[in-house]
Amino acid sequence: MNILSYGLLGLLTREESSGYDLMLKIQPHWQAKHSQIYPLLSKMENDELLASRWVQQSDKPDKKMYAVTEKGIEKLLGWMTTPVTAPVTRDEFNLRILCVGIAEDGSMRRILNERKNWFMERIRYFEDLKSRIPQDHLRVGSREFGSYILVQKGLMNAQTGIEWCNWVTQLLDGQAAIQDPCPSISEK
Amino acid sequence: MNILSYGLLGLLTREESSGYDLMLKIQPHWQAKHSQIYPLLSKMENDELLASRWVQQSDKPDKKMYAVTEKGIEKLLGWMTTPVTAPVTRDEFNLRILCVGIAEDGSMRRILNERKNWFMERIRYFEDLKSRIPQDHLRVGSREFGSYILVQKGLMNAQTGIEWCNWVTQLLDGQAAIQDPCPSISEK
DNA sequence: TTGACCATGTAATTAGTTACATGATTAC
DNA sequence: GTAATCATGTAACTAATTACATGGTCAA
Repeated sequence: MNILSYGLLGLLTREESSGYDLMLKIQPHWQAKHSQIYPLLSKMENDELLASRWVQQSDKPDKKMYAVTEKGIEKLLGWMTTPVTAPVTRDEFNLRILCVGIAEDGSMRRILNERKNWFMERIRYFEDLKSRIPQDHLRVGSREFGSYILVQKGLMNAQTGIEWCNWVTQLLDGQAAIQDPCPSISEK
Repeated sequence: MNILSYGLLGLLTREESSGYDLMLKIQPHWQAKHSQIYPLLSKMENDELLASRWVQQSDKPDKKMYAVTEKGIEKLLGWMTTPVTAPVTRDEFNLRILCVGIAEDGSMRRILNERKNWFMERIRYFEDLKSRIPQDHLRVGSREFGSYILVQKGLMNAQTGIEWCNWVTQLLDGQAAIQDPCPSISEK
């Protein structure tokens, strides 16, 4: 049982879903390909944490719907009381920045712009996710409350990323002093 | 050649370092254990991207110092012109939040507090890193400029994380309306 | 004396990605 | 017709973690 397994288990307590559904639902919060998810679901079914049934569809391919078992819920509740592990971020961008000094002069600006665009794309992505959450689920304690606050987290992080990009650009342009703290820091 | 390899290569263009040194230097920007770094360095030396020599120390164990070769620099420059891949973050916290509804009432506040403390610890960590960068290296184009802006990035992200935790806490306390945008978003 | 730091490595395992494989429907 | 979406799986590989293994110095 790795972390992803618990995430899938958690999503399945909300509603019965296919592996494909789960892949789409977990994407915003944990990147995983279908090739990792399908075997994991099989394994969990084998361990009797999940139960499955095939559902025929007329227009689309048949799908295998999974649901959590009593044993699965117990497992999930057990996980909920364990300490949360620290996040792991791996960003090639950081390593690029670290050795940008050895490349030609424009490369810093190039990757900075690339990253800023990526953050803007992220904002569009999260805004879209947010718009898909039904209004009546935006209450504390409602089923989608978790999704809502996580989307907001994603938006805030992307916003901060853009602010950082702007700050570095200003430094490169000589429009800001190097010791100047970043906007977000100075506000606190 | 994975991303980490290029990061190590990049650090080595700054100065000759041991595997142990590299492990410490890369930590803030890319988490990797010594057990991954040592074999990678061996492999890169085998590919003639690096050269090594043993240095005896009286008080501490002997160390193997690595330096980039001409071939290594070429490899690094080639990498610098390739498109930067998107960052990957895996955070158990997100999956917890997603299924916090099925646990007892206090669990949301518990993990929220846990995470806020982690962010505060992060700020101390990055402030410490920042204080170790010599003042005369805080210029655009200086050797440590990349480290400096990355540390600032880490500080900004942690700050945003704390703001998000506070926002969610207010929601739980009923002190903020659910549709209220987060502080950082509203400013833009 | 116990734990942290220095220093290097290998072995075993898990987690995650890429590629292989198939096939229907729908929208441009 | 060509790409995207739906839908499920396996095989091969790479990346990363955990565990095994050793051993000296220094500080609380």
